[in-house]
Amino acid sequence: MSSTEHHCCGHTHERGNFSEWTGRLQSAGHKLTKPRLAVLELLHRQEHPITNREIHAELSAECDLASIYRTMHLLMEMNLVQQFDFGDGTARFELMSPGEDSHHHHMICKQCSAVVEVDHCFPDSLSETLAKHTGFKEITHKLEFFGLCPACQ
Amino acid sequence: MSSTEHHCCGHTHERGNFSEWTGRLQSAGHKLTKPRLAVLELLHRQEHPITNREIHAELSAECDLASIYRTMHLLMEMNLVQQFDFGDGTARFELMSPGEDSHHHHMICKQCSAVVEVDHCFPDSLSETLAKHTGFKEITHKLEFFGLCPACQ
DNA sequence: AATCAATTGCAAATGAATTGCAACTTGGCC
DNA sequence: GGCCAAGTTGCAATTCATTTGCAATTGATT
Repeated sequence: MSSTEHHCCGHTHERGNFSEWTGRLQSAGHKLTKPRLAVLELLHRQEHPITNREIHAELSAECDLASIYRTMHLLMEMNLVQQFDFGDGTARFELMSPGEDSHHHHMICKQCSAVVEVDHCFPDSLSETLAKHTGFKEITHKLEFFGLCPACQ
Repeated sequence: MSSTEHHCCGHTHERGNFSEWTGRLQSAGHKLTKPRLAVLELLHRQEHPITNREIHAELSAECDLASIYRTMHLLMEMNLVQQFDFGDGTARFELMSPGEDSHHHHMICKQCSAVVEVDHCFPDSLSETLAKHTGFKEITHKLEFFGLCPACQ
C-alpha cells in the first residue's frame, strides 16, 4: 500500500475539508470506498472541470474507468459535482460544495483549450423573461464561451 | 423512382428557394448529388434542429447514414448549417440562410423534448465585457435552456 | 459518349459511456 | 477481531454516435 498515503488526518495541504463530501456520502448510506475517496481527492485538487478519462489516467492504479463513471453518476445525483460540456464530446466534472450555489460558466480557447472561469451569469435575468414568453417553468441553462486566449491570438 | 418527386420546378410548397444553397455548393466546386439534395430538402422543411439519425430514418432509401454525416460536415464548413447540442449526446442541425445572421438558441422541455426557439440573446456588449475581463478574442458561445413546457408541468 | 475526380455505400473501426456478473470490500453486528 | 449481507468493484462485453478505408459509382466537363 505505497501509493495511498492518505491517512485519516493527513489532509493538511488541501483547501477545504473532505468531510464535507465524505460525510454526505456516508450519511446517504453510501460506502466510503478507496475508488470514491481517490476520485473525490483528485477532483478536490482541480482548478477546472476534468474528464473521466483524465481522472483514470491519474488513478489507473486505484480505480477502474467504469467505477469512475459510476462514481460520477453518484456524485451527480447527490449534487456534489457539476457537469460541463465543452463541445468536444466528452463530459467534464467539477466538485461542488454541497449547498453552496456554485453556478458558473467557462471560456475555452478554441486553439489550446485553456479554460477560464466566468462567474458572471447573464441568462438568469433572461430566464424569467423567457418563462413569461414561453410558459416554461424550472428553467435551467447551459452556457459556455469559446474564443482565442491571449497566448493564441 | 416513386419516392423522389422533386422535379426541377416543383418546389412551390416550400418557403425560400433552394438555389440559395445549391448555388453555394456548386460554385464552391461541390457536386450536386442525390444524397446532398435530399438532405438539403429535408433540412429545408424542418422547423427545429434535427439529428443525422432522424434524417436517415426519412431518407434511408436515398442516402446512407455515413453520407449524411459527411454532408453535414460539408454544410458546417460552408456555414450553411448550424449545429446545436441539446445535451443528449447527439448533434442536431438546422439549415441557415447564407450570409444572414441566424444566431439563436432553444428552450427544450426536460420531459417531452418539445423545442421552442429563443430569439433573444444577451447583448453582444456583454461579450465585449468578457473580452476585456479575460483577454480572449473572437468570442462565441453556446447557450441552451431547459425547463418544463406548459403541457408537462 | 468518354473521362476523371469527387462522392457514395458498405463494413469495419473508433471513442465515450453503460452494463452484466462474479469476486471483493465496507460497515454493522456478534 | 472475525463474520455477514449489501453495496461496490474490475473486467469484459455492449451500446450508441461518429468516423474512416476502400472499391464501386456518379456528376460535371470535354
